[in-house]
Parts: sequence; structure tokens; C-alpha cells
Amino acid sequence: MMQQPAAGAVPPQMAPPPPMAQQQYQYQQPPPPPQSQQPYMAMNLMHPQSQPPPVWPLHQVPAGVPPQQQQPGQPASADEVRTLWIGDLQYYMDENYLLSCFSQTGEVASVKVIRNKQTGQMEGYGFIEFVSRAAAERVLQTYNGTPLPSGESTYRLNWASFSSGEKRDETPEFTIFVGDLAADVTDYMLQETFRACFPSVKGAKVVIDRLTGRSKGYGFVKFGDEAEQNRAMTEMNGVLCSTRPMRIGAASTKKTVPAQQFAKEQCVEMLIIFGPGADFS
DNA sequence: TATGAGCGG
Repeated sequence: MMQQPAAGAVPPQMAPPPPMAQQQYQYQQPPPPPQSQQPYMAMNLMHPQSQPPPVWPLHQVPAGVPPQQQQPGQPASADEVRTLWIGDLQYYMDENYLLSCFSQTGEVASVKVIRNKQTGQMEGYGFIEFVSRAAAERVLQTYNGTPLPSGESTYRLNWASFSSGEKRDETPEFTIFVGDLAADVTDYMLQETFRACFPSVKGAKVVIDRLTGRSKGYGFVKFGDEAEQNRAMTEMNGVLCSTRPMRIGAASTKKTVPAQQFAKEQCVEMLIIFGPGADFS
């Protein structure tokens, strides 16, 4: 059941990586694109009503890029899992924005950003359905961890769990806390600062104040390798990121501890469900 | 300033 997508295996036919991948760091804080001049609005996708529909149907996907050929042997079937979950979205990243991010693949079937039912405010995550599982897989492999067009954060993608059951990436990760960050440090800068020395870096997150949109001055870096995590704790402490030396600490609480801890939690859950006298033989 | 983490219909 633990079938992970092959890491790093990027199919050669994949469209060029996301728009900002070439621009390594953007040191100035890029303001959210104002509604009026967003490039992604130039897609004839404006809905006649004031509220955009929650899902853009396939036939409305911009015609700029012709859809890629279906992979031979991988036809889209009704039950095939082809939806990705996307997180870490900023408040202004709506369906149009997401669509523009992935439109160059020509393989987006629908896009949905989740909103609060009461307030209508976006919750910061959404779903992207592709025309095939292969297309979703390619996007997951090539986009995940790369900067969004805005440059301020990185794509956080995973298989959508509702329809996919086991597909979510549950590989272990080891997280550190990074404090004392300069105000202009982005997810991507933080990630690349560490990745230069530690290839197992899986991602980085600068914590943003949801109200002000500004950095709270601290963040987290995830490693795939525990030894690198430990090494980074000492070797990167005091190292400059942007204009200030970072202060590194252990990330507190759960979720840092993978496999073993997970198994333990499962056991506890079994105990709660079946009681201490249960016979599992 | 100092410890995120959000999976719908």
C-alpha cells in the first residue's frame, strides 16, 4: 500500500517548470497582484456574474495550449485518481489564479478553491483535477516545492485524499524551527538556503500573519533525512539568510515524528476502539 | 514578535 511516486523521476515530456522557477530569489516582497491587472485574468474566463463559479469546467480551460496527448496505456478512466490537493494558498489565489498556474500543462480539468461557508473567505487550500492520473502525477513531481508565479511561496501539492485513500505522501519528514528571519525571507529563499547544503530538504515554510500578510519572522524547514536535520541544527545556526543570521531550534510538538510515532498512535487508537482486552492474534 | 500544520462535493 505504501506506493510512493518515484521521487525525482520527471517525465521528459513534461511542460517547462512553473513560470518563476528561473528567478531564483525575489528579494523584494512581491505585492499580491491587484485584481485589475492580473495576467491570469487575460483568459476570457470572466464569468458574467460577480461571483465566479466554484469549478471551472473543462471546456472553459484557456485555449492557449493544446492538451497533451493522453499517455498510451494510461487512458483517463472514471475511477482513476487524478486530483491534487494544494495548500499554502494566499488569500488572493482564487480559481483563476490556480488555473493560470497550471494552464500551460493543458491538462487541467477543473479547479476549486475552498471557501468558508459562512464568511466566504478562502481557506487557503483547494483541489486541482487533471484530465488523467498521469498528468496529475507529472504536475506533482515537477511543481511541488517550486515557487509560485508570485514568488512569495512555493507550491504545496499532494494527492487529494478523499478520493485517493492511500495516495497521500506519508514519507517521513524531520522538521526544524528557524527563527530571527528577516522580513523579506520567502518560503523559497529559506528552502534554497538549506538545500544548498542539505539535499534532503523537502520544503520550507515562513509563517505569515494572515491578517497583515507579513512574515512573523520564523518558519520551518522539513528534511527527508534525519541525519541532515541534526546536522543543520548546528551547522546552520547563525548562518545568514537574506540580511539576518538565522536562529535554529527544534520544532516542537507532534507530526515531526513519523513512522514509529504513527504506528504508536495507531495502537493507541486501537486500544480506544477495541479496549485493552482485545485479541488481535 | 518566536512553534505551521487547513482535504471538498
